[in-house]
Order: sequence, then C-alpha cells, then structure tokens
Amino acid sequence: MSAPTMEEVARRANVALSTVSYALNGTRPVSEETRMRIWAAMDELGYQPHALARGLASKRSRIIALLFPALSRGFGATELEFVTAAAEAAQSRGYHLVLWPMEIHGVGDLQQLIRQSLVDGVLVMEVRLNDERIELLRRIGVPFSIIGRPAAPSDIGFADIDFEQTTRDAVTYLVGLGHRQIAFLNHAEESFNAGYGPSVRAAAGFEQVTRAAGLTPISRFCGDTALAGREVFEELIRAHPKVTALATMNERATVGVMQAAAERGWRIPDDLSIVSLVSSARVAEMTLPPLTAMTPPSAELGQLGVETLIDQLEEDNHELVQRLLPCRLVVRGSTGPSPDPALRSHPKSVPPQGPTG
Amino acid sequence: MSAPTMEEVARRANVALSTVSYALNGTRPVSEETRMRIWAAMDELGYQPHALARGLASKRSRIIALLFPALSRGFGATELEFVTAAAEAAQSRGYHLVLWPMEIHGVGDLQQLIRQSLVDGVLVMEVRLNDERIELLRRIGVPFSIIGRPAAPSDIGFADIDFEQTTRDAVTYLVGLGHRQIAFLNHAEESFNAGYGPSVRAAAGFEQVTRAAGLTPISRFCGDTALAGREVFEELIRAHPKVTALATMNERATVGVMQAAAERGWRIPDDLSIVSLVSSARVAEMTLPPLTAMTPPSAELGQLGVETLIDQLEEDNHELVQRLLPCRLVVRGSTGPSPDPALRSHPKSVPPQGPTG
DNA sequence: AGCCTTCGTCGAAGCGCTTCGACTATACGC
DNA sequence: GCGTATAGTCGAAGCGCTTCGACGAAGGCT
Repeated sequence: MSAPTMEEVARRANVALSTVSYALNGTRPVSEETRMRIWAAMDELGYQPHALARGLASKRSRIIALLFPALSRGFGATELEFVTAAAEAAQSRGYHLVLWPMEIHGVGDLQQLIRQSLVDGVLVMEVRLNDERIELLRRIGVPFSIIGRPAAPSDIGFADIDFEQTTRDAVTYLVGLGHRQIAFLNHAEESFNAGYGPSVRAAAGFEQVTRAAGLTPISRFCGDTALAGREVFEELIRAHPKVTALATMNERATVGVMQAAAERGWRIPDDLSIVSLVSSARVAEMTLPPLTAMTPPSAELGQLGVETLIDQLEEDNHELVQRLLPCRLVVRGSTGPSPDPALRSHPKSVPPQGPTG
Repeated sequence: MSAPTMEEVARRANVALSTVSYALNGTRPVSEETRMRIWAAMDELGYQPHALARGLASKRSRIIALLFPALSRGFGATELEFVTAAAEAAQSRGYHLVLWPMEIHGVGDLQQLIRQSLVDGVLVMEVRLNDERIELLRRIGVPFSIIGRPAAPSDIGFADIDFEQTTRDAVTYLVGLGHRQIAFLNHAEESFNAGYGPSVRAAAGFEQVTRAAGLTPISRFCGDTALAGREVFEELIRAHPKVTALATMNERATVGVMQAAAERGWRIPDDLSIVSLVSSARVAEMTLPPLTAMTPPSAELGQLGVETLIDQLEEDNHELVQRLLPCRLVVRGSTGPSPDPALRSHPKSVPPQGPTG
C-alpha cells in the first residue's frame, strides 16, 4: 500500500542500499549489469525516491520558490502564462515550484520562510531598478535570480523583457506607416521615479528611436486607469494636435484613450494609430478594434528565469545567465497609415457612440 | 552561518531535544516555565523548524499541490487571482503550495509525482462534470479537493461558482430592465456535451429563470473566438430579431458580438444589452463600453479550496466542506433599459466603424 | 614483480525532526 | 495508606535517503 523505499529496491536487486543510491544519482560508478538489475527492481516496484528524505539527506530540496507581489497592479493573463511556464520548466528539470505571494518590506517574512530550508533558491518577479529586495536576498544569502533587472545587474542572473528594443521596434513600425508625430504614453510618474524598470527603459528607448529618426519625442506619464488615459490623451492632443500615433505602456489607460478618441469622433486606426507596448493576445483582442501590440515572451521568460536559477544551483562555476528578450509585434486592428492630421479634427463620419460607463 | 537546529535550541534552554519538539507542536504538555525558556531560546537563535526534516519524521509535509491544466482555454486574470488566493490561504495555514501544471490523461504522471511523497494533498482546478481525474485521484488514494464539481459530488470536498444562481441573477437583472427577449450565449457545444460544468449549469439556470419569468428561453452554443461570436450573433438576430439582451458565457465571443452589433449599427446598451456571466473586472473594463458582468469570487474560491483540503488533512472526522458561491453583479456600461426592438433595425445614428482586424 | 589508481560495492553514520516508551514527582480516589 | 492517574521530562529509535570511508579486484606503470 505505502510507497516502496530504497531498501526494498536494494533487497529485490540484491545490492546494498547505497548502491541503489549511486545507480539512481550517478554519484559513483555502477556496473552495467547491476544498474540493470536495480532499474528493473525499481520499476517493478514503481519506486519513486522520497522527495523529503532525499532533500534532508542531500541538503538540496529541489524546490524553488517563486516570489511574486500579491495582488499587485497590472497582474493578469501575461503573468499567469509566466507562472505556468516557470512551473513547467521547473518540473522538466526535476524541480518543484512553490508560490510565495508576498510583498517584502523587511527581511522578516522572507527570512523566516528561507530558514525553513524548504527551498534551494528563489525566483523574483517584478523587479524595480533599485529594488530593496535584491539587497535583502543577498544579505539572507539565498541563491536567486530575477525577472526584470536592477539598475546595475552586475553579478546576478536575470531574464527580462528588452523594453528599449521593444519600444524601438514599435516606434519603427509606426514610422514605417508614415507617422511623424508619435507620442509615448508611459506608466504613472511615480512608477518612473520609483525606478520601475519597464517605465524607465521604455522611455529611454522611445527617446532614442525618435531622435534617431529625426522626430521630436513627445511623451506623457499616465496612471493605470481608463480615466487617466482619457484625461492625458485630451491634454496631449491639445498640446500636440498633429500627433497621429501612440505607443502605450499600459492597457487600462489605452482603453481610456480609445474612449476619448471615439468621443472626439476619431476612428482607430484611420485617424489615430495605437500600438500597445506590452500586451498579451488575450487582452489585446478584447478591445474594438483589437490592439496592435508588442506581445511579451512570457513563457520564455518564465522558463528562462527558472533555468537561470537552476543552473546557478547545480553548476559550481555557474556562468551568470543574463538575457533580454524583446516583445514580438503582432499587428491587429489599431494601426494603419498616418492620416493627414489637418483633415482629422472634423472627422468624415459622425459623432460616435458616447461614453456609457 | 547555517540555520540553527532544534538541538541547539534544546541546549540553550537546558532541556531535551524532544521537549523542544513538544513545546513547538503542543504534542505533549510542557510546563509554562519550560516553554518560556524554550521560546526565548528559539527567538534568540532565530530558529525555524526545518521543513523537510519535520516532514520526513512526521510523514506530513505540509505541502499541497495545485493541479491545473497547462495552457488551457480561457486562462486569464481570473485564474491568476485564484492561484494567488490559494497560495495565500495555504501560507496562512502554515502550508506551502506547489504548482503542478499538467493535463492528466492517465494515472502515470500524477502517480509519479504523488509517490514522491512531497505533498499531503492535491487541489484540482477546472473540473468537468464527469471528470476522469476524480476517479484517478481516488484510485491513487491521495487526499484531494476540487474547484468545480462533478455531476455527483457525493463524498468529496469542493468549492465552486454557483453558475445556476449566477445566471439566474443576471437574467433577473435584465428582466428588471424591461428585457423580454433574452438570449443565452453558451460555450461551444463540445464543451457542453463533454459535461463542462459551467456550461451545463449555466444553461440549466437560464432555462429555469426564463421559464419562471414566463419568457421563452433562447440559447446558442458558441466557440470561444470573436469570429464565432459574430457568426452566432448574426444567426441569432436573424432567427430572433426581437432579442434585446444577451447573457454571455465567454469573453472572446462577447467581443465578437459587440463587433457584429456595431457593424449593424446597433449601439450598446441603447439597442442591445449584454451581461457577461463570468468576467473579472480587468477584462470587463477592456471593452467599449465596459461590460456589465457577473464577477467571479476567485479569491474566495481559491481560499475555500485550500481550506477545504487542509481541513480534510488535519481533522480526523473531517466534515465534508462543499460550497457554492455566486458571482457578483457589477453594472458597467453594457446594459440598459430594453429598447423597442422594432425601432432598432435602422439605428438613429450612422454606420459604425467597420471591422479592422 | 611491486605499487598506485580506478572501478564497483558495502556498511555505517548522519540529515533534523517526531514519536514512543519509560521514568519521576505530584495529585487523586476511597 | 496504597494503588492509579496525570503532568512533565528524557533518551532513543526511527523517517528514507546521501555520502564517507573502506575494501577487494582489476588494470596501468615502471
């Protein structure tokens, strides 16, 4: 009834307990013949090594923790995909992934968990440029790798979206459509100032690519709500009436922009093009028209994050893995050739559907 | 440097190792005074019990697994919220939650994981009415509880959305707005036939509430894509031109419906009301207008699922917990008073923005 | 031939905890 | 008063595994 132990395997294969262990882990050489006998015994018994016992004896639990901010802003389908991919990657390397949803504010909570010696390492999501958590983790002395990267990611493994490249790609695409006045809708100013990586890096990328294209960078901070999106958009259009395209960092605000555009009679993409800088397909397809968007490689990031960590745990001279992945452009219905902005203020058609919410 | 052990605590408190254990777990009486000394020693050392050792010795790992279908249909923000809540609930009861993303097709994979004795129990998401997984789990002999419920949930703990009630509530709300021809947009027929719980139960609820209100139930199956939504909507309106309100089961199709409605010049909610039967706020706010929706109690479900399982693990005479939670109606912009359908076919305003995708 | 490695195996000592049986001292019943 | 619980503590035996040291046999070197 209860699970077979290594001892039973050993008896059945007529070898010592330790030999079974060596055969299982390849820790010491075992003759071809013996190994065969042991394997046979194992699967006749349906043997699976006892994870806790193995962990206790070897001081390596083969469990890693995924640290993610509970109930955080902007958590959605993308993150789920990420988490799933991480769990799968862990599983395929023989590890387990535990979820530790928490905000870390002091060394306390986390240290308490770490001290339980349940996990070999920690994977951290959503890292800011100067994230205190990194210092904390280092002080605690637990192996970790991160998704996102701090300002100076000198000696830690990470995997992150290449926001600069993503923004450049998006803007380049808009320029290719003939747009010349392109605005960038960032996250809230507080995020930017707090060093939130996506915000800071995308801004840098935008600045860079517009300058390189000989254009004037126009950008705005904007809270992550539809209302903020509307307000900022209105102000933006008043200040820069010739803007024909928008690259946006946050989806809720984007919806607000679309509302506001509709209210002033602008059609998307005829009168205004919008490209969302980081949107999963699921979300991008919810709007009308569906959003042309840069889609984050969530699954790859999750996988990469886990592998970076595990490599670090297993190899002694772990070469640091640090990887940047750009988002992939998926053209949907929200982008088109640049209109002549002058012909736009009084749209060819009619007043659109008013706000209803 | 390395974590303190129970032995060090014992030495420091001048008691036997076992006494520390008793003090920690309350397994046997320990005098007030001794207990104080032990506590003091513990937090001077920053002691945390070693999870693996504890698990090995007690045969209870205090780890539970969340089994969820990898890369499944319809996975999004709602599910993430659910997972987060589950992890938090586990944590607050002193448990850890590991993620096991997998499709179970045979007893094989799962049994292999179970045999590692890593987890005390399993929480299963997304259960169909006649889910083979339940039989499997029972055969494997691992404690489990489920989110969703099978056709005859006689003796297993579960937590589920009350789809019947939710649908009734939604339709009642529409009826209250004056709608008399209300259609129900279900998931795909295959899901229904496969016994997918939400699909089957919502259908039952719809049938019931419409009949009770003296209305004729109109319903359609519909694939989970915008295209399917458009097609089914067109067919529906041709067959039942007087339909003024829709209760929809799936978000992608809903977007298709909104497109199709816009194409024929219908405004939402002036010409057509839509209530989404299971939508998280995040998604419902992405559309234009934002969707009035029944919002699932994801967090509560996650928490309830975990607690059901843990109760079952800890109490000997575990009274079976079986709970149904209805979704909460959140009115947004997609519902309004019933129009006179006769006045609708040639809408007051203009041809809307065409399809762009 | 003699010596040193390497291969293949065994037995035993833990890893850090829980739990069982045993023991002492005190309280209780009648 | 004596048997009998009960509170409070201890020591030791595991839980199922990894890993260390040891040892014989086989092979390579000079």
